[in-house]
Parts: sequence; C-alpha cells; structure tokens
Amino acid sequence: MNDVQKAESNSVERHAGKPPADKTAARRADLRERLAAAGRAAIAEGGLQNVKARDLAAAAGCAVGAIYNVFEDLDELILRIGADTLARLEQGLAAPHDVAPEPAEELLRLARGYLAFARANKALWRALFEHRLAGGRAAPAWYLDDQSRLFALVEAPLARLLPDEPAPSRALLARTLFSAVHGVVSLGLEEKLAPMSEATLDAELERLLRAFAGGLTTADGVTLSSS
Amino acid sequence: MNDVQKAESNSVERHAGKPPADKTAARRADLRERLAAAGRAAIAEGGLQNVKARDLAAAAGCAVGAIYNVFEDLDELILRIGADTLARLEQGLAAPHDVAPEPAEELLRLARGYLAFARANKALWRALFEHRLAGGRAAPAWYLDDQSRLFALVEAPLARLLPDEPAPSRALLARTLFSAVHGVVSLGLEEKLAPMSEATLDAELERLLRAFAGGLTTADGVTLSSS
DNA sequence: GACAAAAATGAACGACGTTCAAAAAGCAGA
DNA sequence: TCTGCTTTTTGAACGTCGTTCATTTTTGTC
Repeated sequence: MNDVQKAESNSVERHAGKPPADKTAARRADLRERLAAAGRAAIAEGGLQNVKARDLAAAAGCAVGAIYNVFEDLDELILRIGADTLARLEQGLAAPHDVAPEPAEELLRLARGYLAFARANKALWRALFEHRLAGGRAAPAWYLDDQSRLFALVEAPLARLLPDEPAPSRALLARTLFSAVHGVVSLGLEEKLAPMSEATLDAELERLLRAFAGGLTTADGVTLSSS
Repeated sequence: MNDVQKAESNSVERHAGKPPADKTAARRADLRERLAAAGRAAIAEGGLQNVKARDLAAAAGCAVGAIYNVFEDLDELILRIGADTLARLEQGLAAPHDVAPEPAEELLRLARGYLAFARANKALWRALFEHRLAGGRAAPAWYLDDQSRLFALVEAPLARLLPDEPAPSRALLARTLFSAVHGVVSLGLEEKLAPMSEATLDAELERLLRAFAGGLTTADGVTLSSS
C-alpha cells in the first residue's frame, strides 16, 4: 500500500500534460489483478494452502519478488481476494428490488442465496473464515466495512419483520441471524462431518429460518426461563 | 524433564512380571502423549500455525524424527489433539443428571456451555474447524464418531421438546441447532469481525435459542411461505 | 558378554515465504 | 539519438518448514 501510494503521488505530481510515469502505476494495478486472479484460481483449486508465491508468479508471468512490489505479503493478497469474494457474495445476494416480498420470505431468500454462493464457491468462501493473519494482526478497516455490508442486507427485512424492535437491537439480531445461517451452511458443507445431501441441507436451512422467524414474531421466551 | 520422564518410565517397566516387548509400546504411548501435550500447548499459545515439528520434539524431549515413529504425520497429531478437545468439550457439556430441567432450558444450558468452552479454549476450539487434512483426505471414522456424540447431546432434550417429531428428523434438527449455535459462537468470537462484548454475545445466543425453540414449539411456518 | 533385530536419531532434502544486491527499464536533458 | 540518474524488476539466496533415511543406539535373547 505504501508503495502504491508513493507511485500514485508521483504520477499525480508530474505535470498533467501527458501521462509519462503513471504507466507504471497501471502496470502495478495490472499485476495486482493478475496475481489476485491467480490466487483466486489457486484457492478455488486447492484451498488456502494451495496459494504459493512461486506458482502465483508463474501464473501471473512475473518474478517471485514482484509479488512484494505490489503486495505487502501473501496475507494482503489473500485479504484482497477475500474482499473480492465478499463483493461477489454481496452482489449475488442483492435483492430484486422490483417486488417487495414478505420480510420472512426475503430472509429465506437471503439464506438460500448464501447457501448457494457457498456451494458454488466452496473453497473461496471457506477461505474467508479459515484465513488468519500472521502474528494475530487485526484485519484492516476496509475489510470490516465489506463485511458489515452483508449484515446490512439482513437488517433491512428484519426491520420490516420487527418494526418495534430498537435499531441497535435489530443490528445485533441481524448479525446473530446471519451467524446462525452461516453455522448451518458451514457445518452443512463441512466434509470433516458426516455429509448431508443437498436437499436435506436445503430443508434444514429452511427449518432454521421458519423456526427462528416464527419464534421472533410470536411472544418472546415461549417456554424458556430467563437465566 | 525429558530425561527424568524417560528414566521413570524405564524404571517402572523394569522387571514387571514378564512383558518383554511391550515396554516399547508403553514408551511409544508416552511419547504420543507428550507430543500431543506439546501440540496442545502450541495451539493454545499461537494457533494451528504454531505447531512446528522441531518445537514439538524439543518440548517432548525427543528427536524430530521420533515424531514420525509414533504419528503418521503432523496432521494425525493435530487430529488426535482435536479428538481430545472434542472429548473435553463433551465432558464440559455433560448434563448434571440429578435434575431434569425443561428441555428448552437444557438446550440453553448446552448452548451456554458450548460458548463457555469456546471462550475458555479459543485456539484449541478453533483448531477443530480450521484444520484441513493435507490433500483433502477424509477424516477417520473414529473422529466422526467423536463428533456425532456432540449432536447426540442436543438430541436428548430435543426429543422431550418435540416428542411427536420422527427420530430421523430430530437427528437432523439436532445437527441444525448445533450448527446455528456454533455459527453464533464462531462469528461472535471471530476477531476478524467487529468485536462483541461478552454480555452482548451471551444475550444474542439466548435470543437465538429463545426464538428457535419458540418457533419450533408453536405452529410451523408462521409467516413463511413454503416455496 | 555377544549378536541380531528394533527403535531412535539428527543431518540432509525439497519446498516454502521473503529479501536484496544486481540488472533492466524508464525518463529528462544534451 | 545518446548520456546519466532514478525507479522498477529480477531471481538467486536465506532461513524455516515438514519429512526422510542412513547411521547409531538400544533392546531382547542366547
């Protein structure tokens, strides 16, 4: 990032007349994209463990050292791929805004979309959650923003389902519902567990949402004690 | 420490009845346990990535090569540690069988126990789900058995909550409920997401269970279409 | 104590992420 | 176009990793 910023500021400072030196900036951007594409392919083929510096360089047609000209390290590349994956997921979940279905139906549609995306992009999707930054560093802010947009997708129909719920509580509930769906999808596709048929997983996901939405819209704490 | 342990195990086995060749078997078992303990410590300290053959050997007081005398590879060691973690989790969730609470309360107790275990053993617990076997091999059967015992813990109260539910459907529901709770705990403790306070996560987990159990025990599909 | 069989050892191997001295390319003034 | 300086790109080299295997050490039996 630091290098990128330097290159950009150089090109900006150079007189606007012609673009002499931001050709290199464009090349760097190209290389970033080619490396990210190679990384995506590597993850899709063999998971996070399949991302190797030398393979990426070969696929992108550059020297191994060139990776470190455009990325801080492989972690940053993987984070960038993760952001792309999140963006594609968000796009895949985008509501067809010409009709406004029942909020509970919309929640089910989102859950099914999430499952469908995870199925269709299993390795890339899993990489989102398997990846740990070296040394326990915190994820950058732009990455957290990308994630929170997903929760926002859930929040909208939730607001229509529970109009009397305070907004902060609704935001938490959106994350909780997202998490619950994620759990079912995650363990449902986990091959370290006994495998489930596709239809069974579909049905179980629907059962979760039915019960959850049903439990939310009826009286609270039906048979549960408070503490 | 390593010399002491070795000496002790030798002296214990010395002239015990007539076990000629299973002294070595005992030493192998000892080494397995010492290596597993070292691996547990390594994971607890720095996650799965912190498990290094040379460090394990140093901690267990053996040569690097000795690891491969008692384990196929590090994957098998990690699987063994995972089985231990599952066993400790199962033990931590064991019901206090002197009282028989409401089934919904029991489910909440299990969910809270799961969250408590995950909090208290974050790295080890996460290792259960992060770990992938090299080359996409399938987990051994004994490992799957250990997992299915967890689902069984959920199934018992579920059977009392939904006595009319067919048994196969109940088994699936147990896994689904477990998965949903796992999702909330998993993303709730995920530091790549915006962090949640402990109390908030506790409350959200309870909200999930209240809504889910409530939705299960009231009429099905309250506001959800079937599609 | 001597000897064959078994087990333990740790140097060595190939592959990995990352670095950095050196080479190549870019760019302005002649 | 050529010259000189700067920036970018390069890939051999470094340290570390999991794993192997020829060698050494220990074990069990006579």
